Amino acid sequence: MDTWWSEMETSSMNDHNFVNQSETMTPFNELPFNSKPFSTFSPPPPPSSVISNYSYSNSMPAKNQFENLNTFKVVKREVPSGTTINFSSSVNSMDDSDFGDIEAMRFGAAVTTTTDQKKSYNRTSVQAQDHVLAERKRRERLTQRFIALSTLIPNLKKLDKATVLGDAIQYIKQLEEQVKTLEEKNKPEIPAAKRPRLVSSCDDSSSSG
Amino acid sequence: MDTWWSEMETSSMNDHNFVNQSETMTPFNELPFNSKPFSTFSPPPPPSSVISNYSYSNSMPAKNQFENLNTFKVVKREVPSGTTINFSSSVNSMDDSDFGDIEAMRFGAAVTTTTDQKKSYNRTSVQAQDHVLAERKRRERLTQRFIALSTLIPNLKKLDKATVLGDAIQYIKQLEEQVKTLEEKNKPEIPAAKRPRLVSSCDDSSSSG
DNA sequence: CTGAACACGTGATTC
DNA sequence: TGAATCACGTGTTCA
Repeated sequence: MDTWWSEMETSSMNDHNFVNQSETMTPFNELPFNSKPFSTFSPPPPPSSVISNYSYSNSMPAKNQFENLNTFKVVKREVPSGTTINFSSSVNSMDDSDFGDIEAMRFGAAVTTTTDQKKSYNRTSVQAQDHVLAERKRRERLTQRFIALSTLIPNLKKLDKATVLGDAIQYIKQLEEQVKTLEEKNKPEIPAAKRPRLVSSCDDSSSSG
Repeated sequence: MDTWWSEMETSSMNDHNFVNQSETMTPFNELPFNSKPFSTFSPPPPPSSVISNYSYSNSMPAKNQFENLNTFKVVKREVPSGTTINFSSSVNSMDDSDFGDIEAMRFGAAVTTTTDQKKSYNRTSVQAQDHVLAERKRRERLTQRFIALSTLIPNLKKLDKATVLGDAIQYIKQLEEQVKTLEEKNKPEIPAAKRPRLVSSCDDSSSSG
């Protein structure tokens, strides 16, 4: 039982089959995720049927608590009814004129933020959408690791990412010290010159009176 | 020597004094951060002297490797020479008309993304800037924790955040197993219910020998 | 209302 | 080249 996410790693971006890999993890019901932030556990977000072809498995049953704290923001404005914009975007940075850009992008046009001379690279529609998708997947993987890490830490108070990280650091240090102490206690026969030296908390001070 | 970031935690958002707290950490020269991503270590970014009053300690000496992989993006377009916009923004979502909004925001006006009916809350300039600042600080704290965590993990190959997280998980599991094995080997007589709990550093176990 | 935290889309960079 | 990663600013929610 090692690297529980290996199956996710091995399966590349074929499908969204990484959704049901949470079975190998500890059930989230026993997670201590109910204190502060990312624990909202709102019902699966109806992704705004206006556009909503998010390429995101439309019936995703809220994989974990992290999933929808701030559910993904789909453009909610009045599209010309049949536009079927295949492109997600944040609510801002979208003007009515931008839709022209996006529609142009869908045909392979390059996007240059409506102007020129400020950027030195272009990106087509498919590339942009793939970029969004890849980034979303990366974000998700990261969040998953955060959850898995938080399950290992005892006495976890807050569920911040920073706290999870910090407590993991402390826990690792504590475990290392514990291992060191136990190993020293386990082998008292080695004459302290072969010892790998590290910390000398309580190993000697009782030799040869 | 515990929780090396405590001094950062205690010092609230008074100043940007959290910059020079990296002394308490292990020197980054010995960090294994030189393989893939966030290790660029580009020279301290000249933040585009056009605007550049980023409220960010203008002479920041590149605190760590994470700091400037993608150095913060300041608006680089031709401002009307004397605008001194006190507001950072991503390169996109900024049109020439948006500058009017920002200038209005500096006087306490509300920003509604140039239009209406799509957002239900407003935000003044100070609030927006404070939001940006707070988020940046949070991001920085998180990155710092990532660095600190990565220093604890042995044989760390990639320096991804996901890899750091995943290897931390594996390492914690390994350490826990190690502790368990050592404890069993050490004292097979105590039925594991008398064990006090976590670390039992070295207080006794040598008396009446 | 304010501060803290999260997810999101996006530009940039690296290999 | 294309895929992966990162930091950034932003919208949003909650205590």
